[in-house]
Amino acid sequence: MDDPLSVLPGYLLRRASIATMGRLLKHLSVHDLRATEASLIMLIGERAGITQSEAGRILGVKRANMTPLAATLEMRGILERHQRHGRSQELALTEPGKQLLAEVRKTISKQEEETMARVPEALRAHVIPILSALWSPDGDVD
Amino acid sequence: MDDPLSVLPGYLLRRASIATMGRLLKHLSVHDLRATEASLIMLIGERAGITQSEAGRILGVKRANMTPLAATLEMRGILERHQRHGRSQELALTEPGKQLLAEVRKTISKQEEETMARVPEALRAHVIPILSALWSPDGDVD
DNA sequence: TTATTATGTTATATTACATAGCAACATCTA
DNA sequence: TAGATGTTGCTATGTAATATAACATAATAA
Repeated sequence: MDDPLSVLPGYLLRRASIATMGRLLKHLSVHDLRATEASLIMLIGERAGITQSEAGRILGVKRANMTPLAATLEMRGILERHQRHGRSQELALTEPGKQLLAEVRKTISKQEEETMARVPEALRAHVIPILSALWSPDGDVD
Repeated sequence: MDDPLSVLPGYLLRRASIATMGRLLKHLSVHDLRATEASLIMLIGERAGITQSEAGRILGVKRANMTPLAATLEMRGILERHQRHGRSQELALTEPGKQLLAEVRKTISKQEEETMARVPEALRAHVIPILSALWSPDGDVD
């Protein structure tokens, strides 16, 4: 059917992202996680004790949307919230949460491999630099 | 704040796409268009007389969602729908629609330039090939 | 003719994301 | 000490893109 718009980098970027996300979601559904949830779990795994709003700032999720996101994962016993400073909620993975993280990490790396495998070998080294360049945040998140 | 997930191509791809789309939407808002609407207008511009569902197939928009999309643009006097075969709706731009398309094309190419400008010159030639490779549709749209 | 297929439509649900307003708490400053 | 200011978290609500299901209509194949 050959898409006449597929010479436009912005259009291609969107289609590539949608396609890749779709594949990722299929993999994550095994753990009953959505992309945002998985990214939060991964982030806490690297930054135990991070604040809820700080996590939102890094992941590009608004404060208002962090509340139900964290609440769901807490209710599922994946993470715990502890008061820290003022109203700040310190986030940490529970033991089951840590086990889940290990599984999620496996799933993600499998997915990342599949993603990179689509790119001709000669171009693979440029994927990260190009995508990083395209994502240069220019506005505030909140 | 330095994001520990930004070594993952899938994650980067998503963030890059969101950032780029955000910039695009700001540009398109001048024409009071959303991304999907702009892409449909561009597509019809290249393929006058294309069928509604065929357009949906190319753009990755489901039949059910093409209906309100095309209806809105028709109501705004941008496109016309004519019966063709069975229930097939042939899509074509009206005169004002064609004028709008010319404006949209300008906006889009300005946007594409800005997007490419973010990428170091040495890597620019690889943008399209990499994004095309990452977007290899593997499932049906409808 | 009957069965199948393609198209368009409606209604409805889900997901991600956004805004606005409020409450709680810390800190700064007069 | 008291008030102003800023940050954080929560609730309610709105919007946009996407998804499914069910149906009507028309063409085509068996």
